[in-house]
Amino acid sequence: MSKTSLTKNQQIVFTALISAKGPLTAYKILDLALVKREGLKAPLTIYRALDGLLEKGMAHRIESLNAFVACSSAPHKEAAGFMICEQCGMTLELPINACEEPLRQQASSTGFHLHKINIEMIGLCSNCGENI
Amino acid sequence: MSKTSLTKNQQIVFTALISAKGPLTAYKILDLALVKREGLKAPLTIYRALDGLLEKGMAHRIESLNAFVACSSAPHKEAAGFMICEQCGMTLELPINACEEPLRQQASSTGFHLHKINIEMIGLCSNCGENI
DNA sequence: TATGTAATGTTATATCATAACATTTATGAT
DNA sequence: ATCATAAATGTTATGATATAACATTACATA
Ligand SMILES: [Zn+2]
Ligand SMILES: [Zn+2]
Ligand SMILES: [Zn+2]
Ligand SMILES: [Zn+2]
Repeated sequence: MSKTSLTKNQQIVFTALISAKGPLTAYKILDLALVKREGLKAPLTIYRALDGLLEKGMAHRIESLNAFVACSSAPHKEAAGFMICEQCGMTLELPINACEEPLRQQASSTGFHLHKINIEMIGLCSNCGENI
Repeated sequence: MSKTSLTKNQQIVFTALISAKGPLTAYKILDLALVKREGLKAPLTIYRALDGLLEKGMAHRIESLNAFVACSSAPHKEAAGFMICEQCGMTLELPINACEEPLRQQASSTGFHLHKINIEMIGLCSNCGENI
């Protein structure tokens, strides 16, 4: 099976993610009518589909929210960063080129063998920030 | 109460953190003899102490591990990054000066009102990396 | 068809975090 | 010292996130 061919459950969960306004937890996904309708009813089913999507680079996990988003430019191998609005949940995936190289430098200079970089920027989006 | 004066429970939990080899979850802290001995026995007690330590800048939460570490240079207001060994748990806090400014730029250029930056680098420390 | 592998289903349980409310302790004004 | 107040802590219950263990089904291919 190719890197971007999704299994049935992966397709269902991926559709849920791209339809969402922001990151979804596994249990939120499980609660969606769209997902229930397809017969998915156990958390593990969702987590397995999510794991597959993460492996294929089709989704990302937002660690600070214990939630998941569809990748906005899948599949990519460069590290991505996320701006997350703590009020409305709006989440934007961004390339972090300017940031990635210094971090890789810091890692390699200490002999650290880097696998993955998580960058999460928490704050208020331009809409929500206007009301403060 | 000054920013760096710790309450009784905060002192106990902070001592646990600085004695640890790597990040500890709240429940790991609760299990430590050092902590049990002091009579702390509910998760909430630990979480409250941790919240106090986070506010005072004496500890950090590692989002990808749901765990906590003592700050290595508290208190500081600049963002910090973490290198986390996925094998032995060794965690190193680093300044991320080279990285912070471009991220702030990206945020402000889109009108995002930035509160907090999480940077976590996952991989193998130099010790663990030798055995691969 | 026979056989092995990947995907999915099912049930139970482990792990992480907070709500609600009671009690105790520290602080500061009188 | 006494009292009023706020901060910290204790206690019990529950909510939210994640995985273990094992059974079954779908699918590829020899
Ligand atoms: Zn992506
Ligand atoms: Zn917003
Ligand atoms: Zn720090
Ligand atoms: Zn290591």
